[in-house]
Amino acid sequence: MKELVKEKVAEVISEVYGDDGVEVLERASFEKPKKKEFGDLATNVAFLLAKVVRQSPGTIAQELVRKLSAFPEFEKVEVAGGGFINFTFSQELFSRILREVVEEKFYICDVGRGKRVLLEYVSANPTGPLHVGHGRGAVVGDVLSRVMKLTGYRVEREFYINDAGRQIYLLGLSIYLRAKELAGKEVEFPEDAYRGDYIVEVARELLKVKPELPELPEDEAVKVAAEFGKELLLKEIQEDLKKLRVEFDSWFSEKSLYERGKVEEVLKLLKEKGLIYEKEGALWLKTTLFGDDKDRVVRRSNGEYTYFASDIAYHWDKIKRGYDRAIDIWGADHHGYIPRVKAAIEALGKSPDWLEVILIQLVKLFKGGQELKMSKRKGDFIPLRWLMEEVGVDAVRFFFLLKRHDTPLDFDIDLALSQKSENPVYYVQYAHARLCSVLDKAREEGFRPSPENLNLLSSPEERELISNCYLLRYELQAVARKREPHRLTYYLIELASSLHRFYNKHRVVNRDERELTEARLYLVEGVRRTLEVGLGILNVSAPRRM
RNA sequence: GGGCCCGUAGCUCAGCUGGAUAGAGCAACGGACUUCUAAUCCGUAGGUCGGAGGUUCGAAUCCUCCCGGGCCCGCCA
Repeated sequence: MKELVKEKVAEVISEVYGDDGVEVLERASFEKPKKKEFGDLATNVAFLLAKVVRQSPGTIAQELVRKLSAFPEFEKVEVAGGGFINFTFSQELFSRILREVVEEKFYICDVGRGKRVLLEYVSANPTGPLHVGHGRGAVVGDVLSRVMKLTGYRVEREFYINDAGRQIYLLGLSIYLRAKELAGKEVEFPEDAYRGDYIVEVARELLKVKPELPELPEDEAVKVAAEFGKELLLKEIQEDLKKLRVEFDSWFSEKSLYERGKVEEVLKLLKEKGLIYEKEGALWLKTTLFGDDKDRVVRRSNGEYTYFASDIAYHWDKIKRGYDRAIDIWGADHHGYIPRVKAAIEALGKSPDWLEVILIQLVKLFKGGQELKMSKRKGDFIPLRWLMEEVGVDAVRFFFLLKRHDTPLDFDIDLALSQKSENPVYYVQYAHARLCSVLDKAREEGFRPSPENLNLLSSPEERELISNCYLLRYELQAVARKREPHRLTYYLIELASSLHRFYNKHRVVNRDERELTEARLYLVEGVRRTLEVGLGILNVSAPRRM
C-alpha cells in the first residue's frame, strides 16, 4: 500500500511541481501514523518539498490534498500538524489488501536487487561446546539470512572454523593430559589449558579408540588428541546448531588457508604493495595507514602466523569470491578487532564499508531472580544445549530476538517457561492456535472463508488487523535494511495483540449473519497466514492447538 | 589515558537515515467469562527521553561538551 500511495503522490507532484518535486519522494517517509485518528498512512513529503519549491509546507500539503482526494482508493485525505498528509483508505482498498494477504506472497520483495551477500556467523572455535552467547549470534544470523533472502538478496551463510593455531594445540594438550590422568598418572595442568568437564569426556572417548595414547611421546599424542577433539567437538557444535534450527551453506576451514598457501599468498601481495615491514623479527602490516591505532603483527618472531594473518587471508578469499557485501557477526568483545580487519580490507583494495560487522552483546541467564554465571576459562559456562533442553527451542529462538543485538540480554528462564501472556512466545503462538480453532469450529458449522463481502469488515479493529498483516512486508524490509531481526518479534507481538483485541470485541462465527461470518473468516485466515509466515521466518512453531 | 556501545515509566526494553500529544510488556490498582481457546481483553496510574549547549519550521533521534554504566586496548584467539 505504501507503493500505491507513493505512486499516486508522485503522479500529483509531477503534475503540480514537475520532476524536481518527484525526486524528494525518495527521501520522504510513508508510515503508519502513531495515532489512528491520523488515518491509515501518513507522509511528510510536503515538509521536504517546502525546501525545494520555497513555499510553506501547509500550502503545499493543501494543494496536494486537493488533487489526491480525487482518487477512489482514498476515503479521506487531509492536512494535519502543519503539513503532514494523512490518508484514510477506502473500504475497497482494504478489501484489495486483504485479498493480497490471503492469496499472494505479499511479504516478499526485491529491495535487495539480487545483491550477493556473504553472511558469516557463529564461527565458534571447535574447542568446546557452544554456549548461550553463540546461540544468540546464531539466531540473529539465521533469521537475518532468511529475511534478506525474502527481500531479494542472494545470501550465503558461512561458518568459519578456527581449526588451526594455538587454541587447537591447547585443546590437544588438555585432552592428552586428561587422558593421562584417566590412565592413573599424575599430571600438572597448565594455567591456559581448557578445564571444562567435556574435555574429560573427549579424553575418555579417545582412549576407547586409542588406548595407547598416554604412552606416546607428548608431541605426537597432543597432535592426535587435537585432531580427534577438534572433529568431535565440531560435530557437537553442528548437532547443537541443527537442534537450534540454524543452518549454513558452507563451513570454511582456517586450516585449509594454510594448507593451500593462502596466508603466504596474501601476505606476499601486501608486501608487494609495500604495506608490510619487519621489526624485531616479526612481520607487521601497516594498518595505521587505514585508520587503525597501531600497526599489527601478522607473523610473530617465532615464525608463527597470528590469527589476524589467517583472517586477512580469509577475507581476501571472500573478496575474490565476488560478493557485493560481507557481513560478519561477532561477539561484542571483539569490537576492538574491527578497525584492523577493515584496514586489511582497504589494504587489499576494497572499500572498508564492504565489510559490515554486527556485534552481539552478552547473554545473562536468570532463574528465580538469580543470575547463572558463566566463565569459559574455568569451564563452567552455560552450554546452549542445556538452555534448549530447559526451555525449548521455540523459546530460545524467540527470546534471543527480544532485544536489539547490540544491547545485553537478560534471559529469564522462568518467564520462558511460563504459560501465560507474560511470555511473549505463548502470546503469539496462542493467537495462531486460537484462529485455527475458530476456523475449525466454523467449518463444523458449515461456514467457509470467502472474499465475497470484504467491505463488511469496516470496524476499526478489522481495518487495523488488515493493515497490520500487510505491514509484514515493510517490517521485513526494515529488518533487512537495518540488519535488525529483533523487529520481527516485536511486529508479531503487535499483530497478535491486534488480533486478540479484535477477537474480544467481535464474534466471528454467527449463524444469523452468514455474509459477515464468511468475510470475517477470510480475515481470520489472512491473520493466521501472516502469523504462520512470521513465525516461520523466525523458525518458531505455529501450533494449531495449545 | 585512547576507542566502541549504552543511559527512555518502579523493572525489562521498543522507538533513533529529525516529524504530530514519547510507546509496549511486566509489576500496581479497577473491571469483563451461560457465547468461536480468559494462555485473552478493557480501563486507571506511572516520564525533566542522564545533564547542558548547538543545528532548524520541528530533536528521544543529528553535532559538541559533561556525568554515569559496560566492554576492548597482546608478537592471544
